[in-house]
Amino acid sequence: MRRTPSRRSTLKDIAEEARVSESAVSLALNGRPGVSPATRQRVRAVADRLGWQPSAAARALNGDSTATVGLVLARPAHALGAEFFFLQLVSGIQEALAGRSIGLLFLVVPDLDAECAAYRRWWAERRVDGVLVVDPRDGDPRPSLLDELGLPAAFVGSVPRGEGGSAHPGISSVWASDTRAMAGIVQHLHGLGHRRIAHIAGLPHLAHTQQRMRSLRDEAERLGLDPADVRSIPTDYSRQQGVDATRQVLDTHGARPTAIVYDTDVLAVAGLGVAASLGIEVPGALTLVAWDESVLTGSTHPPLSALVRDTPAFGRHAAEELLALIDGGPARTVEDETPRLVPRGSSGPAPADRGRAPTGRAPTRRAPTGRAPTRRAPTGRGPTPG
Amino acid sequence: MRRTPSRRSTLKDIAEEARVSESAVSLALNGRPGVSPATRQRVRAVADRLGWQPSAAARALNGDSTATVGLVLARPAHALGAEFFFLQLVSGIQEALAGRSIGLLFLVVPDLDAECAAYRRWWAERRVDGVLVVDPRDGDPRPSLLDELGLPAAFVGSVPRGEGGSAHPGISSVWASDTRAMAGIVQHLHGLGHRRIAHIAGLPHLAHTQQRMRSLRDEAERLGLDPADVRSIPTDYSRQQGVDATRQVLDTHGARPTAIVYDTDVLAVAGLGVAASLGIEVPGALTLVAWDESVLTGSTHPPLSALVRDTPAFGRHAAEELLALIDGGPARTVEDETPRLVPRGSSGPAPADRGRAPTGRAPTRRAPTGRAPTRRAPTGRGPTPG
DNA sequence: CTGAAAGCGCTTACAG
DNA sequence: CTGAAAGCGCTTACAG
Repeated sequence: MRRTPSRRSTLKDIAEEARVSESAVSLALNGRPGVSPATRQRVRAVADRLGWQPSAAARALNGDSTATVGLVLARPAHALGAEFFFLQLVSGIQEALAGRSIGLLFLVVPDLDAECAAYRRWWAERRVDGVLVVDPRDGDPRPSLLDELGLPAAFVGSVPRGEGGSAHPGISSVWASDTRAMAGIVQHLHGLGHRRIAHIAGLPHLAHTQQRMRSLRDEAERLGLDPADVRSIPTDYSRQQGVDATRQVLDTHGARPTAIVYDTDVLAVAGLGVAASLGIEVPGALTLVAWDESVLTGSTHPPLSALVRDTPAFGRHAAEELLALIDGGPARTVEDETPRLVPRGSSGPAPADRGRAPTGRAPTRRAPTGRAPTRRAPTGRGPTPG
Repeated sequence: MRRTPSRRSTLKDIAEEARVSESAVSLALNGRPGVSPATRQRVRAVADRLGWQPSAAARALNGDSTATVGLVLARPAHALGAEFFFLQLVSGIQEALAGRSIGLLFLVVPDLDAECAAYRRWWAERRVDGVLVVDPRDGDPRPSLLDELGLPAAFVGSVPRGEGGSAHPGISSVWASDTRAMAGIVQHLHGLGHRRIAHIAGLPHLAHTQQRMRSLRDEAERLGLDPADVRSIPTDYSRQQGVDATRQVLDTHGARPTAIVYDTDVLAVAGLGVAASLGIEVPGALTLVAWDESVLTGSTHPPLSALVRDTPAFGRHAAEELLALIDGGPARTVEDETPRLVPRGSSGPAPADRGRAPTGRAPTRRAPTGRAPTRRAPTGRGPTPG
């Protein structure tokens, strides 16, 4: 059943046509010394005419590069929060790879174990020259594994330290400061008069989730906010948990937060839906901020104030670091731009504080708000469906 | 600078350990006849102990499979409309590939020419066993190219016919009926009393865009609608063009449509924003339908009525057809489920028709509506920013 | 049932 | 500057 494909030409074909040895052809085509300019030119011409391209397999078998880098996305079916971010990242990675005709071997697996197994397999099969690693996490087993395999790797995000804070010599990373980004948000909100801030966070074991939670606490403390008025609630990035967590912080018996920071666009949009269904005006009664701007954050009413960064560039930089490492360069840790908060429509001054006394702890009675919390949105529809 | 990686074991290592020849090891490990059960078992045990995996390069060099399939996404920077669809598709493709340890070589390029160049290069470099092709288009050069190269291919969507309607013997396809899906929408809207329907479509050269436009016309004619009351407006899938096209159809001097069908979630959300900014109630005064349900269509207020299908399954089926073709099976054309309309909140009965006489053409004066078209949304904010 | 040999398409020392 | 040879890790006829 198999069709006979057009015949591919090989070094041998070129050697015969150009009437030189195969090795001369190899040297000529690879721009290495050992052939006369005249021969080189003649060989090049023949190769072009035959449409020759080096066999990736043959090259790889010689221990040369496979001209392929790998990227594994461990993505449980329910955690779809990072799609926009991810496709933009890949798009940037491709920009860096395209110039050197390097392919991206892409794999989606359900969990971290499968991801590690994939690295082992790719290494044993000699399928990739190196890998790009996303979602650094607490106690991350991947840096040690990749070092052990000798597989060059570039982390998108800081490389988690091993035991004893040991660095990993064969691993580069490109990172952006979640700490400073969160501190910037807190300062901005504080400047607008907000004193009670909630943070609907992502998966708790991811390094950047922890950095954001810690930064929120630290910055709030530095600004003199009451620790009880600042809280992070982790989620699995699903819309449903975004809804639940938002409801939880808004439905509190103590003083309600006047601002909520969301770790993704999906969570923030879910939160906006909850606010609408509770009749809480945004930004009049509640300020919302989303971590990554996207088509989602720009499509709501009001559009969501969001952290902006050049995600394709982030991916491009990571890929460039990986290629440099594969080429034999030293492992590097490079800081990328810190995401900056761009106010759109969902953030504003804190509402007059009727929920608590000017000093001391908040009263435990329910905080009255401008609109009754149980009032439904104008359409009479319920909250965002999960 | 290069680190010394852990040593990979080879057939030779196994042969020495098991004290048999390399060829015996090869036969044993590949489950082929020619070795005794005892030898086979011993060889297997040694291979497992050494953590042996076949070298992808060596296998490929033998003319065997590369255990890789390719997927190229020609994606101009401004056409980001299909992201959710695409990641779901890839996720489904991976499900089919994972079971057989086949990798997905993934490439993002700016345009069709670059895509074709990529196929040629992959073929010449013997990098993939076959390719998955998305976005069939009018006058598509890819079927002929892939046939010429003898590169097995599976289209996601119908394969466009060549000149003279010739089929392509080496190409499979998995398709869903855009024609019937659109007809279903039109019937649904007609049943709700809608008589003026607009269609904000995607890129006009894509085959499915044309099928949807044609189906809209045909079904409207079949139902006796006035052709002048039914129109499709192509876009580049960008939010901005979604806004512009929506404004254009709503701001008409003739009778305004009472229902708009959008080819993607992004376009539909943009359209909902325009309606809000014009003070047009959805679904009271205007019904909106989006082609593919997503986290976007579920996050708006009201949530958007949308076409639902199992996109991961669609991708999985396409990948399965490709693998069957690579294995030497016949090319097949398989129809997948037709997307079905699931009403959420953005669709409802057509408003009482005050815009035109019961018979004959619509008057050319501006159609009065329940709310003045220039009235702003309650927040006083403008339309969705572009 | 098993081993020795040739070959896939390339690269790389090593002689001339 | 150029050719003949060996080898990368595997598979596949072909003899024994």
